[in-house]
Amino acid sequence: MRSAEFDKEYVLRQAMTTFMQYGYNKTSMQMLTKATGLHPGSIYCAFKNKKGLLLGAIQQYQHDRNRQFETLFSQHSNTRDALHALLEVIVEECLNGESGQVCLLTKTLTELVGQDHEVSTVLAKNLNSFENSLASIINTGIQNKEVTAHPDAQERAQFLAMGIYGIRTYAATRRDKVILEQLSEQLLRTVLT
Amino acid sequence: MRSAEFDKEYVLRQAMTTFMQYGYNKTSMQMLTKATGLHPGSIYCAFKNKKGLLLGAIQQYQHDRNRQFETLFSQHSNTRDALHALLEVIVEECLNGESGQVCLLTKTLTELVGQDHEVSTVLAKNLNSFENSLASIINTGIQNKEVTAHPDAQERAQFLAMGIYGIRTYAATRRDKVILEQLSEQLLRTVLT
DNA sequence: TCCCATATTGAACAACCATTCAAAAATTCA
DNA sequence: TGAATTTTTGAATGGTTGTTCAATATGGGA
Repeated sequence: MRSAEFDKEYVLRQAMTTFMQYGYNKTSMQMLTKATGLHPGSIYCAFKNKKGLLLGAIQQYQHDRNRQFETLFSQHSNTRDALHALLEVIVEECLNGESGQVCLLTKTLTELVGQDHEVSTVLAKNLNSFENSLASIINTGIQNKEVTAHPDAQERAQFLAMGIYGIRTYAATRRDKVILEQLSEQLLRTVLT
Repeated sequence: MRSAEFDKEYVLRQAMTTFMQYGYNKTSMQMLTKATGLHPGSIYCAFKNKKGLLLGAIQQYQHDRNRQFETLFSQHSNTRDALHALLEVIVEECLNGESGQVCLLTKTLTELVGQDHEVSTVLAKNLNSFENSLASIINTGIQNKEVTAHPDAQERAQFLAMGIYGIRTYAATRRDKVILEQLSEQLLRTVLT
């Protein structure tokens, strides 16, 4: 036997940012070999094909996101502060992230929905799981009497998720700090009312 | 001299739906010749290149949209009903439109932002003009005392635009009539409060 | 009616695409 | 140490890409 030499997390994160910047279809294998440092054969050996590498990158992205949220939420006791911090991070990403280099999930879903059913399904699942995380945070807020139980946590989480997707697209039309912060504050107000 | 034989609006609308369904990068010139019925040379003669055809399709899309909004708003006297009708159309599109065949502007912007500056700028301008139309409708609502003047029409329009972008992305993750209608109703409530 | 300018045609182009493959290198276990 | 197994290497593959071009057709102005 022989195990792979390369650092899988590094490779996936490099592929991740490349896919985010150029989108799936415009990212060529040549670009991926350059970004990852792997030769074509190695990529095909480890991930089967380009789509397999994308699926790996999505998994890594979700993993990194989950860890980010965990640490972020553990730093705030009440729901409002936690969600405020989350939105701050997202707005910050939209403002300072490389142009076009936003959320891999929403970007790739928008590109591939109705074109690749397998990838679309995976992305939808990941985004639903993100929404469930939001619902869980909101639910603790309900239990702590921070928020009323109607509308319930799930419904509030759906609106919050929608708002986050909207902020990302809005940022693509106008990279304006004042507006994005205004939007995120109004969104938070709506979700917690 | 000699004028073009083909129906320009027909050609642009055919290109439009093809770009919407497959995205810019995955739409090949071969697909475009098939969809429009034009030969490669004719396309390059009339639109310069693939990107020129996209720009033409975007212009046509915006034109069609504007007409749709005009007729839609002329049918409703108060702002609430007009915006409700608009959101109904959008949700309907998300539910019954061909998979992935959503708004050409947001879809193409998400794909090309940070990849093609010219196209991105055109798309951002068109979406800002859409937002201004929303602000104009809301402003008549303010003048009719339907809505308060604070927050102002522009700010409300920004939130509404963000919400519409968000609904479209959300629909890509879950095509659920009940949820989408719930989201759009809550969005409208927030914008008009 | 003739001529000029432009549109149409469709084959041909080089460049690039994702993928394959056989040879060489490296690791593990006996 | 040696054999078995897997990864790495990087050139080569066939197919597709956006675009060009010379030949042909067509319409408007004189």
